[in-house]
Amino acid sequence: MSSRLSELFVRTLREDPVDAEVASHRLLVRAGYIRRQAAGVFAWLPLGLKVRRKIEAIVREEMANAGAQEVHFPALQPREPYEITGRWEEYGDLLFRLKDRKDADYLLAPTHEEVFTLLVKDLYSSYKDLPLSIYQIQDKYRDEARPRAGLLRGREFTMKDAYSFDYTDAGLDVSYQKQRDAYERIFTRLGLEYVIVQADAGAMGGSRSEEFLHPTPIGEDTFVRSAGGYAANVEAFTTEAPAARSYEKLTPAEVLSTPDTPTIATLVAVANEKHPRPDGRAWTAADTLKNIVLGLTHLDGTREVVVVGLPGDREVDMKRAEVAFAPAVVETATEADFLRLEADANTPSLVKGYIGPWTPTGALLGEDSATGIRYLTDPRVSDGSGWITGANVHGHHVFGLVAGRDFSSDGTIETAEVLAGDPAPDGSGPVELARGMEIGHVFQLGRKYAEALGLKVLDENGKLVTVTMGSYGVGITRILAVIAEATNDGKGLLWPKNVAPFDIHIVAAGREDVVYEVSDALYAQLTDAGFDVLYDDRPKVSPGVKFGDAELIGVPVILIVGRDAAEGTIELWDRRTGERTPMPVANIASALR
RNA sequence: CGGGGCGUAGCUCAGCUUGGUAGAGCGCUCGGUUUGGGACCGAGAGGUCGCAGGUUCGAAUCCUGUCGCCCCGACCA
Repeated sequence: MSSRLSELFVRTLREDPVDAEVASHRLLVRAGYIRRQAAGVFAWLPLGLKVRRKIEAIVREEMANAGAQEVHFPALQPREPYEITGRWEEYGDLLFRLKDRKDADYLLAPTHEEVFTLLVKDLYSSYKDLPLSIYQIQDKYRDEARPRAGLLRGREFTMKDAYSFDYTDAGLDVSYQKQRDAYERIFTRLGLEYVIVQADAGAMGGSRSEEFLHPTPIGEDTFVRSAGGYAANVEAFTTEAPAARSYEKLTPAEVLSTPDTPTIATLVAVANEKHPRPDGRAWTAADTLKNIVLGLTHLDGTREVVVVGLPGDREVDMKRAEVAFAPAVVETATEADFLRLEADANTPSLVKGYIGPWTPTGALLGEDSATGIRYLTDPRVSDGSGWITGANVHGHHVFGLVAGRDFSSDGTIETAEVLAGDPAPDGSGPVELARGMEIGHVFQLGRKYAEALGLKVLDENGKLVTVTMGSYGVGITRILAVIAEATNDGKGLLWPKNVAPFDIHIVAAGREDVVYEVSDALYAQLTDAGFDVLYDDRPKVSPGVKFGDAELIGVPVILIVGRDAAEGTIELWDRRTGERTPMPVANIASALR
């Protein structure tokens, strides 16, 4: 719908809104696309809505291509379905809960797996009805602890969520692949750079999960990628264990005095000074085995203290630890944990700063050791590897302690941080670390929800089988912000053609009647030709203001009708390149096609 | 949820230290002059100074509480 700027419901701001930090937020507010209602909640003005609709249209087309049918669920949902799957509790403070007049519990849905599953259960009961893929474009509500960056993390956001239903694992693979392909087409059409990373699926009980990340410095996720094509979330990154080595030529372990070395840095310095390596190479942090005490809270509420051993040049990455120990909640051991250990007469107290798995009289860490404390090690602590580690005596470390010979662990675990240069597990070379914003997520849910909610169908043999599901999300409003983030320049927004709020922005620059006569005619002509035109017809606004607004609003094609209008010449202004080309007004419509 | 910062006109901000009739620029309205990079002159409209208590003759200003917002971190799409 072509519009005259003098009538369009919009007001551009000359200055940046003070509460907007990132470019997309700043510019969308300044250019009059959105207005803030509350933290993480936005109203949409005509310009913003038009862009949104265009993104939605592309998503709808590709959903149709993937064979998914559109449905629509209310955002307002009763408690029961979410109670059955445990998410009424699980979601905690993230859930917007409310009560009706009869005091019954409701929520504003943060996601719709439950009700989609129930609807299919309601209608279908035969394998012949499957596979089925259905989706909606609906607002989601999550009471985020910290909404931020405008549309990028709101408490109300619009999401396309699709769900697939199959009765075989192979069928799920096919449905999953169709959605995955659709996502690739969507992001390609939107001109959004993306990488597909393996995501951790374990905690949710699913089997396969990939995230579409748009690389950007303001991204919230850290991911790793190799030149050879490997990409993964840091949580999903796995470390290859070095091959086991023979102990035969290794010297026996030796306890040495290392006064005042409670940290890895001090230890390395003292080791090099007092106990240099016989081969002349200097000790490094990677030669040390750091033992970190963690406190786990298990699902049943019990508290467990565990120790993880990892090379001293790496920190524990708590996100990775969280995944590795899921579903237990992980934190570094608290003062209370240490006090409890000290109070227990059966556990020799651990010497903070000098903790290690070994003592001359036997193992100190491990389920079968004197303490019984579970001891898990990094994959790099492979059989035959030698370490400097705590001797459980203040001011002393043991040198040349060999895994497999002198100590063993209760298993390996991935808690160490991933560093740039680490080898990709698929052998495709060293990885680099990058920041990304999640713009899509495809997920094989498996039978978790179908089981919980009793979605079964009869198979070919007349046997009841539980349906297997996938869920596939794309954040519509987030994508809009990510596009704005990726395409703006210092002067304003700069939309790709297929999502720009208008096809053409006409600027009437000048006060002579002829300027407006030519502009009016052009506006009518282009609209008739099927273009969606924004016409800056404001009579008393100076050209400078109009140019500035045109740049701010970001329609890619701008036509300036000005000083040469009387001669039938206008200018074609390419918003992206800034280039202005004089053109005869007569055949402009065909030139733009 | 931890740390930091901020709430005064539609927007960006000053005033608060040292209590005394609420200000500027932009935007908006009217009149006039301007019109190729955010023009000018004149006249206007617009604010319970986030909210609630308190201190005081008197509070935007001091005190207490509370709500909201932004940023960093933790967490999450």
